[in-house]
Amino acid sequence: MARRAGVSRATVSHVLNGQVERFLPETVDKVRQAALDLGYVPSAAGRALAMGRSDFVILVAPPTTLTNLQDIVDMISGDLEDLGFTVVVHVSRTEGAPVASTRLHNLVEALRPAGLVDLGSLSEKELLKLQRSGCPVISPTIGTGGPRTARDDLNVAIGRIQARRLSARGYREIVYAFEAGRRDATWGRERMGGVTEGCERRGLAAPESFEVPLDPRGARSAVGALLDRRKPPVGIACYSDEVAIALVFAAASTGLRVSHDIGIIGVYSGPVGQIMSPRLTSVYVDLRVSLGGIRTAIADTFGGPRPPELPADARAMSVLEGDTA
Amino acid sequence: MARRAGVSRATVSHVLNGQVERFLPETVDKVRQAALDLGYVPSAAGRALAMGRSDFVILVAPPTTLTNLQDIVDMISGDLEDLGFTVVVHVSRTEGAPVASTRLHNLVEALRPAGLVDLGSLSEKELLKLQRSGCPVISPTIGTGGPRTARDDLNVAIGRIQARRLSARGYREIVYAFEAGRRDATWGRERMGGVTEGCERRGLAAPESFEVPLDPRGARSAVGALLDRRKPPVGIACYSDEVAIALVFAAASTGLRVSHDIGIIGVYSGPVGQIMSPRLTSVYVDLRVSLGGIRTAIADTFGGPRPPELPADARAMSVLEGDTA
DNA sequence: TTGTAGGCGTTATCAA
DNA sequence: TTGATAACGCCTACAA
Repeated sequence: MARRAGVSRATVSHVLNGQVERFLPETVDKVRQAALDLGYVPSAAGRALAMGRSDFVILVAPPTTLTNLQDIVDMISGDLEDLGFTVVVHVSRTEGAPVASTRLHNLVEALRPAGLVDLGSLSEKELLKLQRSGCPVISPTIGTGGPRTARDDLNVAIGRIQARRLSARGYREIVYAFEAGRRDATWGRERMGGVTEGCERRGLAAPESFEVPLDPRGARSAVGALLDRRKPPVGIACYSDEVAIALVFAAASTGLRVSHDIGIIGVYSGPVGQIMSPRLTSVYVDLRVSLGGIRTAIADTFGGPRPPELPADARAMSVLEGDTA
Repeated sequence: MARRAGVSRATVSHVLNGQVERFLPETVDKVRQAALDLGYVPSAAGRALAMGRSDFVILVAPPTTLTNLQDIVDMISGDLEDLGFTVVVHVSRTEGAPVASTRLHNLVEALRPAGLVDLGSLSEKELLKLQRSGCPVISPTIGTGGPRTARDDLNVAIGRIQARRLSARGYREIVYAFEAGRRDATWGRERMGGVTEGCERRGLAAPESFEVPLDPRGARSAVGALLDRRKPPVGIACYSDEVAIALVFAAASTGLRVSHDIGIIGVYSGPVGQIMSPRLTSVYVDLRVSLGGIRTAIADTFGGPRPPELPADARAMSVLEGDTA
């Protein structure tokens, strides 16, 4: 485009960027008309090149099954798009590997994004490295101003709540259940760490951990093996609702009385645990609240309006009181 | 970067773009080493500007709960990255809205991607519009060469299989269950269409449809309402495993004998249906097979190696034989 | 086998 | 109030 309007390229640039006041209305019209005629869309590439930075924001999705990735993306890209950014999602390939994801680094180098939003799956080291590439990084870790501590880590808190619930329901022996073969699953360590912390605080032994295959037979033998070493009642904090559900039915089919002999608590990951019978006891994480920090950080970083205040009593997470613990 | 290797920028460009043969191995090494040292990644902006097209490929994720989005992205971006492309994911915001997503169009305009891979959530009209933006579009619809027909639509096939199974198990009355409030959920119409087709083929009445809330009370009253109009046995094809599970427990708690009075079949969306008791009957979709078409299309479009041949007997989908239908 | 030069669309700077 | 002009980083003829 450009000289089609009979003006210089610079003028076009100015007009299209809202510097409308400083020009003759006539000129402005000419430019706008020409742009319309030509179906002209400013090139992101050109802009990025000139500015050294693009209008893209990378949203890094954790390599774990996030049933509500949709909602998360919606919420965040809503905020960001209002500010004129375009959100692209990067889903990490490697799970649990502490090693840096080359893919992500390439993406950052290539795209020179205006920013990067991490949902919590990146290590501090990674984040720093990314930051050194020159793009603002927003993450639960950094958003709170300091290094991640047990206090503000959502996943540690999940574990703590599990421990608290189990203990409150009278289980003195607490163990932790991973999904089979995925001890290194995203946030697994943190969650179990939270359980350990919760146990210590109450003078209980640190939880032993074991693995639960997501099939009936495997789950049954996991339960069997567990009860060879422990005797009921025992409380099980689970990595996920899936693991918890596997245990519930495995225990029942073994003749154990769920909630009496064995207490089971999951981490909410969809409605299934709440519609089955027995209803699963689980930890529910409220998206709006738990994403609040990130949204605020976005506002702080990019200068948009702050997200709506949450009611003071809004808790990031709560226990869904079911029949299993 | 550039002269760090003691060569000119052009040389760098050439080497990094694979024009390896024309240079001294020594030079090539020098360049590569320097690139590695510097952690140099060519700027997408510069490249896009010069070429008029970037190296990004947009993967459009459907606005539906895809538990295995990870795996899908892995598989596809694996193919694509081997060819030197970078995959970014776009998750659609609007569900069921036939209206074009302006977000996606912006993204395409801004990124000028090398291509766009649709997983099946875009309408033909959309796809054409996108194509007109000048970027190759790969989608189940287009990949097969023609407009989408009942024959090759995965979701219609899912419905057909549900109908077949229910009919084979002796249910003469078949109904379709949507998730409450989400009749327009992605692929809902197609799946129910498949059921309808399957019914017609067998001389059964077209399925009535109803909605099932994903909570125990709501599901119970949905079942109640259904049985006010129909009398057992009735077979229910469900939009998802979640819906199916809600129905299973609702029916059981109403005193109905699942599989005897009421047959229920879902669509696999995670292991939960298979670890609970009763084990859910469901339609399993094999990622490798069902993504085969797209991967082949990718190879055709971008010239990479074709994906590994699948065993001849590989079926895109199969019935997981559970206890509920 | 290598380097030079021009251009891609935008923005910033500075001159008219 | 406007309009040249020079980057930005990369690619591709073409020249050396």
